Amino acid sequence: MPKQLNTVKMPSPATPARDSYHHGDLRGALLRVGEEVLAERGPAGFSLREVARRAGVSPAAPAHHFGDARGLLTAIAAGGFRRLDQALAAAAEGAAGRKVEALAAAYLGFARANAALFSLMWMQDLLDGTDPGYVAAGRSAFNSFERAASGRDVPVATGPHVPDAHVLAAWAMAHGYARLALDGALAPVPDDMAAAVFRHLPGPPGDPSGA
Amino acid sequence: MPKQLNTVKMPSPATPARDSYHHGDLRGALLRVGEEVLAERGPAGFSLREVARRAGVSPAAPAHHFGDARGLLTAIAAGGFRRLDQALAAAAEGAAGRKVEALAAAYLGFARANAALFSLMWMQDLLDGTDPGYVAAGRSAFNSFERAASGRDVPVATGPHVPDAHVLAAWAMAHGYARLALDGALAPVPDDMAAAVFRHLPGPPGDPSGA
DNA sequence: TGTACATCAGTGAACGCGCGTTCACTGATGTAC
DNA sequence: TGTACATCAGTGAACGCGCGTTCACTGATGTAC
Repeated sequence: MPKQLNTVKMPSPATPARDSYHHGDLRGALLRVGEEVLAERGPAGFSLREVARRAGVSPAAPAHHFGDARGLLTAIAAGGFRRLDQALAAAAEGAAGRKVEALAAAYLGFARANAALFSLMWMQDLLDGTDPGYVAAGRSAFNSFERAASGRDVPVATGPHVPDAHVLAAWAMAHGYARLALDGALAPVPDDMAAAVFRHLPGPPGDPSGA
Repeated sequence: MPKQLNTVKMPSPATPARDSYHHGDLRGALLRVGEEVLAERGPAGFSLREVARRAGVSPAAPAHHFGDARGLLTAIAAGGFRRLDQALAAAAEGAAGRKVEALAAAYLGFARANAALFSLMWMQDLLDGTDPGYVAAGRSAFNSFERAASGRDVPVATGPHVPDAHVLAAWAMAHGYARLALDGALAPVPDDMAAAVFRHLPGPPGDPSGA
């Protein structure tokens, strides 16, 4: 059998056309597309090949920017912490009542709006937990929480730092409620119950708390 | 080249010798070994083939008992909830001070002692979340928590059931603290800090709580 | 202003991997008569 | 008590899959002179 005539090799339709050999902003594109893949497939279904595919690039290309899959995931997770940080800071600033309640609500809101990303942020086995950007972003987010929850001006920790028990208690409650909600364990609970639950958040010692 | 003489086919050394063609208690063995693999590799690294290998059985054997990987994981997760249930009930019974604090400590203790299992229990994407055994075990565990935390005799829910806000708040705090601890987010926090944090757990309305 | 060349950012084919599941099969068990 | 036979619990080879990563390579860029 003679070889078939070469069929024209069409770029996959999902592949965005590119005018030049170089991408231009592959790094940014990988972060964006990566988060998209993450949202669709979850941390477990995440695949570097799929990200490359959607970015219209060969499977080996991402290595130039992030080393390996872990590197990309770490960068995405760090971005998640930065956005959580912003959300917390904004909530604290705009809070009408008790700050800690506004904070928890914002925490839950972020988790709900970015479910897969929020999960990823805590999966240190998929990430490089020692990456400076990741570590700094996490510290900064917690610092925003701590400042607002304690009503004190706490410096961002650069080393080991043990927060007050009531701050940790508040963070734990917000975190736990968010995780239970994302994991579907709160199915029969109406959405607006969160506010009633968060009224039980502890305040600083001596502060009159709800409930 | 002539065929090599048959080399004697040794059973893999890890394969436990078996006297009969039938295993005897493969179902039980798969549950036990499955939990072992889970503990070593985590939910993401879990593999049915590895479980079969360690049980000394062909890769197709587990299907007779659990259908597929999801089936086995669901059964393991249900077992986890049953043990959590017992731990909570025991803690509530033996509690010296506030029951809710003992409950949270037991919750954290269970999570720490069974880290991978505890994670799996909430990963509904890996499980059959509608499996009756799984659902019942989860309900029962929550019921133990609710009874002790509320001080009331709550019937086990058979349908949708909305618990009191303070019970949900307590559960969320215990759950959140446990997850943060397992995820390594509480690295600089000493182990005995949990007790101080749990003093901020809410009690039933009107109840004098700590802090 | 022009040119040589180092460096960077991509390609695309290939690798080996372990996985879940399917398949036709066979050995063991236990039940009906 | 013996025997035929249905059912159950295993085997082990094979399948196809998508993955991460490696490799030698090439096109484009930008800098030194």
